[in-house]
Amino acid sequence: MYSIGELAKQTGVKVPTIRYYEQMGLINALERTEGNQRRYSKEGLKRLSFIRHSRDLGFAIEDIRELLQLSEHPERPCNDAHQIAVRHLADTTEKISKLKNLEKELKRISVCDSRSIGECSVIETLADHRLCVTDH
Amino acid sequence: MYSIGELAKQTGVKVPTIRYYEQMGLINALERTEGNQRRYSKEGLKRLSFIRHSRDLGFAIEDIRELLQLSEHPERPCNDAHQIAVRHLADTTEKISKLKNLEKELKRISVCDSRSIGECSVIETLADHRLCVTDH
DNA sequence: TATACAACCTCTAGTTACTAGAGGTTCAAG
DNA sequence: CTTGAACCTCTAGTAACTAGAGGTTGTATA
Repeated sequence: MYSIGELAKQTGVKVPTIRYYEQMGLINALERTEGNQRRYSKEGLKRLSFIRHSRDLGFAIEDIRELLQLSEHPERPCNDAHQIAVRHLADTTEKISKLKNLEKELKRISVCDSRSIGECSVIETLADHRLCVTDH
Repeated sequence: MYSIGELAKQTGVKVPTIRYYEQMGLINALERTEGNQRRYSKEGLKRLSFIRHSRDLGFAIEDIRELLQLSEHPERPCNDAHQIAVRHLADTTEKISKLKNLEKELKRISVCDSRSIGECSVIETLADHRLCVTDH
């Protein structure tokens, strides 16, 4: 049996975050002590690790809820799990491409050798979209 | 004089968002009609374009607030503006690098030729961090 | 066994940048 | 003068937590 603090230490998930996950219906303590404190089993630890890892990979809570459900049915086809992962991958790839556009533009305007705001390329560019190279 | 709707059309910023920017102290209508509707000058249009463009480039509202203030003092040194841009560029670059790590891992686990959850690489990897190649 | 105190509990509110909706008013064209 | 699109304010919801208040419990040590 683990207290919430031990679970936190083992997984790297902060205590209030574990409580938050409970509120979101991702995890539940196996039982409570007489004094109402949460006690988790090894299963709980595994489940929280799963959640942690999924969050680290950027999956949304809603996705994780589904993935957890799926993981409880090893015999079912894995199309759904697969689909969630592929969709998330696509989102990630798109985010990267957008950020790269931004980065390019920011690099360009950040090189400013002027001394005053009046001729600063940062301010000038922000004031006039036509000075941009990429679209965003 | 422009109504809030015209401003929205010209800049591509939605009407409720303009009101939100006003609440955040980024922009103010030049005046109100007798019936309390906002009326903007050409200056207001320019200011909103500046805001829009800054947001498109991913600057935070707080940054934009500062940049707007700076842009009102053309004679001052542009160190501050420059610094804001460089910091944002660094943030963006870091975000990209993190997302690329995720992307790599997601690509790897998304290739799953299994038929059941029990041996699905997506679920397996999420359950066990040791199966990961990159750290995240 | 008494006590101290770290760890636990619940609940509310704040973060970011909007968006949605309710319920009501004004502007301008016909 | 009527009608309806556009406007107004205010509240609440979004995602995934984090912070803090105010109070209780578990456990190591004296």
